Amino acid sequence: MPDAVTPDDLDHAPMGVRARARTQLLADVSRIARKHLAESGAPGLSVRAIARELGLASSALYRYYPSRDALLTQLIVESYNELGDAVEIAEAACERADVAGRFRASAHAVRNWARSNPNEYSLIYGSPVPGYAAPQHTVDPATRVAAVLSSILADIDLDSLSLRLSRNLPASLQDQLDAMSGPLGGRIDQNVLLLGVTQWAKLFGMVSFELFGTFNTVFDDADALFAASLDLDLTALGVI
Amino acid sequence: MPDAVTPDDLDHAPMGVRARARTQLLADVSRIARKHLAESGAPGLSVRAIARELGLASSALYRYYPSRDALLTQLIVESYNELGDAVEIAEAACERADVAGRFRASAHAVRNWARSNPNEYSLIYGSPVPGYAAPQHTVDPATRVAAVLSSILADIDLDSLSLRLSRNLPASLQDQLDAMSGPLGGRIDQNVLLLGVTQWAKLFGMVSFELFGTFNTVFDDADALFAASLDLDLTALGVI
DNA sequence: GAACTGCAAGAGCGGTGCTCTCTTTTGTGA
DNA sequence: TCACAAAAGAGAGCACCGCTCTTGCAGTTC
Repeated sequence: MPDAVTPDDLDHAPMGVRARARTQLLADVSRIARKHLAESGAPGLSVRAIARELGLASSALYRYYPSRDALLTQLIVESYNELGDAVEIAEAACERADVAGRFRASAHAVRNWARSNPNEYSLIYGSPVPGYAAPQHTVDPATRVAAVLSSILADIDLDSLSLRLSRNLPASLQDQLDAMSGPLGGRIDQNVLLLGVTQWAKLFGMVSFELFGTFNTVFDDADALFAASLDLDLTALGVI
Repeated sequence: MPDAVTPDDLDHAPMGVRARARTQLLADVSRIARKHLAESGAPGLSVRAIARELGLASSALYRYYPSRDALLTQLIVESYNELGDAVEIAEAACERADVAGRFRASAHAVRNWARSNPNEYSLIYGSPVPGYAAPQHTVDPATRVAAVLSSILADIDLDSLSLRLSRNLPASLQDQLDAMSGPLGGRIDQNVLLLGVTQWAKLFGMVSFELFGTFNTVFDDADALFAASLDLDLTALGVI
């Protein structure tokens, strides 16, 4: 069964037998690890089981990955990137002027990806593994969804908001919002960004409640609830 | 070191030596398990480690708990109940007429409990354990927070809402909302309940983002953000 | 061709959940 | 009072885990 690394990829670079074998094995490990993650979840991911499936001694895998955590890190990065891809593609398919459509498409992309990849979603948005500290290079992939949402918020005027705080924001919060808005595609009004951040948390709260079972027996089919939640968000933003 | 089960408790019932010892040991196991959970998280909870701390053979503990999962179940129930207690107490301390205050108190109780007991929070609101199915008797404790929030929503009039959907809700969603509203302290208007449910998910989304690290480096101090989020909720509900 | 490096295997360490058997302790009914 | 049953603890053992270390072989490079 062919997979991620095609013969084509392997032929291109002028690699020796050894380098080619290494590339192939890394790809195989990654593929099998993803399969196990999808089937058994992160706690069930076992270096020994992967080695077994590859017909290798478990110790051999430590030539490729320094630890199980390193394997987990790779899966985390891949998951963030898959979700990021899904959201970016869904949002990019919308008319630029259709702010509500872009928002809906992004949110549904998150939910759909999470429902299709529950264990991957759990890995990146569920309980943190107690001893595990996410390496620096997981940060960028992790921000992709927030970046898409921010780019949508950037197209919303303060005037359109139908939900806004009457009082001024505390200075500390203003600073945090400004620091956040800078890097993420241009300045965004603080009130818009505040509303957007809380809606961002709400989006993942809704998905987590649905996936982790909190909605069980109450909202067994969360489609309508999710859609209504988005409508509320868009109403608050004043774009529908 | 005395603990959960006091001598008083043990003296009351007319129990033989054996029954008293059993009660005491169950209490000890529970206490040590909670300690390990708080220190190492759910994945670090080990039957053998508990037995070691008690000076028992690990096999002996299986006279008291059929499996590690059963131990975990007890911790889950206790965690739900602790959180339920915290929220109920905080809410009960407010003036009945002060709907906004009751909402804020409940939400802050959730967040404060979660920050004080991150591993317990992760256990009940984080990734579900792949093979684990929550027994029936975990359901009631799990609904206590939602029950408190519902009791607050029940005191809010449809007229006061400043955020409402323009279109009618789909029939399927109306049915689900009605089914939910019935058992939870009296009928609640569907629009109020819908808004409340999404705010419920948002509350836990905010707390999870803060605790699980998604807000890291962006909102290192989430106090102001959380307060502002609640203000937005209360504004939408029209109670401030 | 020699030297060096990368790689695989196997044994082993300490840990896990859980089961089974054996022995001791305790409670109880005749 | 004493025998018997129930309960409890200990220990060995099974299959698994992450990870390390040593040994030997196979490519790579000079």
